Amino acid sequence: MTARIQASSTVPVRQSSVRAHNLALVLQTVATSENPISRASTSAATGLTRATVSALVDDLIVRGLLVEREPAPRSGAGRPAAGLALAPDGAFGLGLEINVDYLAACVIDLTGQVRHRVVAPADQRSSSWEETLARLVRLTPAGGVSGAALAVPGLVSADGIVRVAPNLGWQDVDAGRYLSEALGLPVAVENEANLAALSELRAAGGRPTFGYVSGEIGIGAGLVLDGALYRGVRGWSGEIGHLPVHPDGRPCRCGARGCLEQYAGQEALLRAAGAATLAGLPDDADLGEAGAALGIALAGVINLLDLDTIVLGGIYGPLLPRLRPSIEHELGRRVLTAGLAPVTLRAAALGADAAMRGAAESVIRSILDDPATFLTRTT
Amino acid sequence: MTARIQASSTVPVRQSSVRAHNLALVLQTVATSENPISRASTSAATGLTRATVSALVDDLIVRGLLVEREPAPRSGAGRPAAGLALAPDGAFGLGLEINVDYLAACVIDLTGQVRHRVVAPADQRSSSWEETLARLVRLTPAGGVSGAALAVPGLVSADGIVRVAPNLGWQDVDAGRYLSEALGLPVAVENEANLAALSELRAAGGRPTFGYVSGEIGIGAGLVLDGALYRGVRGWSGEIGHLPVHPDGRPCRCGARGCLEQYAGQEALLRAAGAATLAGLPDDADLGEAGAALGIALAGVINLLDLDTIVLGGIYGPLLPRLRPSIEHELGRRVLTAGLAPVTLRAAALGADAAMRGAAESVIRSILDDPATFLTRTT
DNA sequence: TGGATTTGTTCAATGGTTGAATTATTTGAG
DNA sequence: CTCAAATAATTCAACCATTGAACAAATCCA
Repeated sequence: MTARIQASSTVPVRQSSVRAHNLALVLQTVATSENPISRASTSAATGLTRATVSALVDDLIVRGLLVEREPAPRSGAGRPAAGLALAPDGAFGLGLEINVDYLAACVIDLTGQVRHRVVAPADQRSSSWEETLARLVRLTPAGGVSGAALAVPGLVSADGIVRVAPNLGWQDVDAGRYLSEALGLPVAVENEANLAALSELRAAGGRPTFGYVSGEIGIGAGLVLDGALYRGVRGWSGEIGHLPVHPDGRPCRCGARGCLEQYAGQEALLRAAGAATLAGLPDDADLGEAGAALGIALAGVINLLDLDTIVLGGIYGPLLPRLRPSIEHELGRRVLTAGLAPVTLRAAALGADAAMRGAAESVIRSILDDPATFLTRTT
Repeated sequence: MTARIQASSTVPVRQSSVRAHNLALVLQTVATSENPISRASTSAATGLTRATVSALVDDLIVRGLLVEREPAPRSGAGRPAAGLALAPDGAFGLGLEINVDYLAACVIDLTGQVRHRVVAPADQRSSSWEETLARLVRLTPAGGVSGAALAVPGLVSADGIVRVAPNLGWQDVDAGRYLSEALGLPVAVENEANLAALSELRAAGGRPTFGYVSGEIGIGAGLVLDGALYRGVRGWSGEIGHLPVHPDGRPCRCGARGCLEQYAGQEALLRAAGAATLAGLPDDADLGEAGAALGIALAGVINLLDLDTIVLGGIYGPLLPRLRPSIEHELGRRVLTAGLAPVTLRAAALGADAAMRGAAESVIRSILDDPATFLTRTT
């Protein structure tokens, strides 16, 4: 019994699809290997014959996605293996981020290394979206990348249009088209929490399923289910900030009452602690209310989705040690399966860069997932 | 931009996989067609050449999954098409259900027609699980089916073991193994709400994403995301009955407070209406509290998962007209995207048989999804 | 030095799809 | 009534990717 009853796709499969799939399989096997891996080990790991792996690897080397390296040292007899690794200069992904108080851009290479990074603090609330995007374009390095993705704090439709970004004052902005024309690149647009969740995929191995919760002015969540980002019907999943935690409680700017944001959002958290800024938060501040609200909301999420891991990012990352007791108290009470299996609560590996890094990584990921179309596109 | 960033699978693909995939593609194209469909139309619909479709169809006819029928009448010149349709006797799926107060079994054929149906009312709370399963086995018709699935009201692990079924008094029962040995069939075990959700898949077209909420003694949910049942990390997804809706509210038998079940479960609903049984529910009974609680919980689910459709089953199906106003009131207030796109609230197409039918259909579905392994398994 | 061992390549065979040509069957125009 | 046009289905050589076995390459160890 698999984790998912898979609906079969509706596209025909021909021989070239077989090659495309196996090309991706080999590339990802090399990519996820710690050390340089031999063709023979790749064959064993994938189930393809050595002959096939050799043919596919040759192609990937010629096209510049793989390079030969010194292999991991090995004892025993036999011809020494040639090590394979991702080519550091094989492709580059551009990650962009627009937030309330800064713009940011970074470039990562195929191996995930950050090659370039700029952050420009500036309040965007007073600018029009054209000004903001133009400023972002001036921030990006010239040429050489094969794709880009933009993280925005708002609702993004499946066609890449930013429907609403309340804190930016945006409505129905086709940021993807604007940037795509300005940069001469395909540009994907995505909610920041979704992309931040993707940045955690590398840290989680296997076929991961987890929820990423990002605490900022608002609270967003990215859901990675069975190893893939779940976006929802229209791309608006993860609006955890407006989960009702105290249905008759404080009024929220969304018009409802008792939304999580009113108890665990940055402003509520600071107000409860009597601090003006995060930096000014006293070490002994009482975060119990925020933690309890988070715990109530997360208990619902876990009961619904049967997640075993929650990753806390944004302002929650550094605050996790102080939030943990109250979150875990509520989870222990309210998660139906708490007695059967534990829930792991973890701080995000990346800090403020998570969304931007996730954006850049989504570009690289799309190449690793489907090298065949990447190669035909660029040649 | 697709609805899901797909993680590529880790298995190699060979020519035989191509055939397996295209076999499934052709079979499903025929299956989802309203009228008998010609080879030529199938070719156009799938993108495969007519030569390939003919070859695949021949195979499917010889192996008994397809039959030729009179085609849909057509005007104009040209050789008349031969109609293709699922073979009614091609395969049979056995659906089983254990619930607190009845046992049930049904057989459906490839086309989804019910060929056999038994329901045996009997309180299972006083029986051991061996007695219950033995009774269920005596209920099932002899032979002829190619697989079975069992619906149970409880938490089912990925390996098919019923970890907990509170209302049956079960704990760690390997019902799959017992039934598999008794019936000489592969038997899948699954939560009843999940299978009931599957039974709604036929009604929903395309690549549906919806939540199915089943009101019984407890409240369960089945999530169909991008056309596939989402089970969660361990198979325990959908425990919507224990979503906190009034965190400091009524104590729940799960140990927490304010769970949805305490406001919208069958018992709470009857108590609030002052009725002893569902049949005794007065027409003017006030269901506002239950509806509001459901609305609060569903608003959270929709904010989190961006669903555009909620299907209400179990006791909620017939009560939907009276629950709808209070549910929709809460959804309208609390769903962040309520102003951007509507949420459809629909009663389940099937009534009490939903879980059993969904179980039987899951067997048929697995054949339609992967005819190649079905055919190699039976020959 | 040579046998054992492991890596990587070569090549004919296999199996599945393709596309063009061919056959089959009907409608409609003259 | 006959024939051209149209549509459906089949046949067959060509193509393409993987396979498996044989072979070449490079190292270790006795």
